[in-house]
Amino acid sequence: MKTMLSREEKKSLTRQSLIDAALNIVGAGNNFASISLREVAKNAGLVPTSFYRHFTDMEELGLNVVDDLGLVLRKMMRAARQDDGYKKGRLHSSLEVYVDFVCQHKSHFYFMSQCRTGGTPVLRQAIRNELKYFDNELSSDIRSVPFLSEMSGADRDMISQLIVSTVFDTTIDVLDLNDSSTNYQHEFVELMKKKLRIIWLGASIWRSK
Amino acid sequence: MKTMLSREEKKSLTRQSLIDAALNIVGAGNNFASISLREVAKNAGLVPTSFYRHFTDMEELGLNVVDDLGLVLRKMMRAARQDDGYKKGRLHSSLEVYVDFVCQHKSHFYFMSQCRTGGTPVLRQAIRNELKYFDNELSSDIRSVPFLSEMSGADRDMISQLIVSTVFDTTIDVLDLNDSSTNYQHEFVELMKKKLRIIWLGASIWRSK
DNA sequence: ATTAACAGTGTACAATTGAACACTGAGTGT
DNA sequence: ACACTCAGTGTTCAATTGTACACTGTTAAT
Repeated sequence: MKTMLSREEKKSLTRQSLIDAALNIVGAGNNFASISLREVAKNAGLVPTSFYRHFTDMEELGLNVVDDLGLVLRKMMRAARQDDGYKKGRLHSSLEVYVDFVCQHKSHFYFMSQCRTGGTPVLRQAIRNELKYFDNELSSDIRSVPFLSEMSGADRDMISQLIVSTVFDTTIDVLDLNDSSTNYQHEFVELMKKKLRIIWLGASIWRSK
Repeated sequence: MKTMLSREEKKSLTRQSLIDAALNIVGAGNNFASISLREVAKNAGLVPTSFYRHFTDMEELGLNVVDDLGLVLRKMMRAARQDDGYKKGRLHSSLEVYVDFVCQHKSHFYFMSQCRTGGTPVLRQAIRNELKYFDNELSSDIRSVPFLSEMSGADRDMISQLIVSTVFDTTIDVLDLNDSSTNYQHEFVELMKKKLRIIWLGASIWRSK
């Protein structure tokens, strides 16, 4: 029996296969800026010219990869919020969720790390927006923290930005750590926890002086 | 009169012109990973095959660009140390030195931002080492700070890493800020100062609890 | 049932890429 | 004065690139 698929369904299927192909190539250690339209098409089992049926150029495909990445990040956020089972501090358990996600979605995080600083301006901005989403979510999360209650919204945003950028800045290190010999990973997480604790301590006495 | 140059001098002159060419191309908005050997050679006023007299491939040139970058960074470090004229805190005046340097050496900092996350593994490691130098310098600088005196060396290193990575992480934002409409720059610096103050506050009560 | 839309194919082409090769001529050591 | 070294040239080649064009066959609308 043949699976009946509407034309649109089939199209968005190959569309996704192009996105996946690009991610695979990035995950294999290539820089998104240097991979070619043809390479992506070939990897997706398509003839080069078919690429244009879905994207005008690699940048447009890149923007769609960012959307794909967005889904992963939101899933991560949900996992982090759920994982407050043990009370060693939400920030710290979130850090472990983050490391897990990086390892399980290497291609996506390679892409994010690369494009945040090496993509075209449009692509950079798209990644920035994706991270801004995190800033905002965290900022609203920590509103309920007792000793931050009397803090201004701007200051809460500032602290959220600091935490988010501190964590995401280490993405490439986590990836490199995981690619080579493994067992430094625990040390790395412990070091990172200390850094977050520093920030948290600083936040707790901010302007209370 | 003709300037007499030894053969070696001339060679290292064109060698530098290749490095400069690469930096110019990066500074013009291209990704280092996607620029070609030929492009660099042409931009340096050389025939493609001459490239090989100086570097085996683009990665090796990249490593030499890192060395070039190292000089800029060390110059910056010196400027930051000297610029403690006004006593609003060394960290904060250093931040202004940093922003100035980024703006005055755009190509170098574009290169650094790109390659730290998007270069080949070897190149990434080279950049990491360059930043590690900063970690160590800062770590030894803050040893003399009164309220950090009884802190362990490992903890001082940790705090230095946190400060350095926090500052350098914003490089691409400083560049983008400066390329587009300008006058947000001051706000940016002020926001950044607050973040550093948070870290500094956290460090000051670290383990003193 | 006829027709139009359109995802994917195949061919083609000019431009660009990295690299091999033999060369030239000015600087260097003897 | 001599031969040698070697930075830079010129030519060449196969591979890869983006993109244009005409096509085919299946799906969807009429």
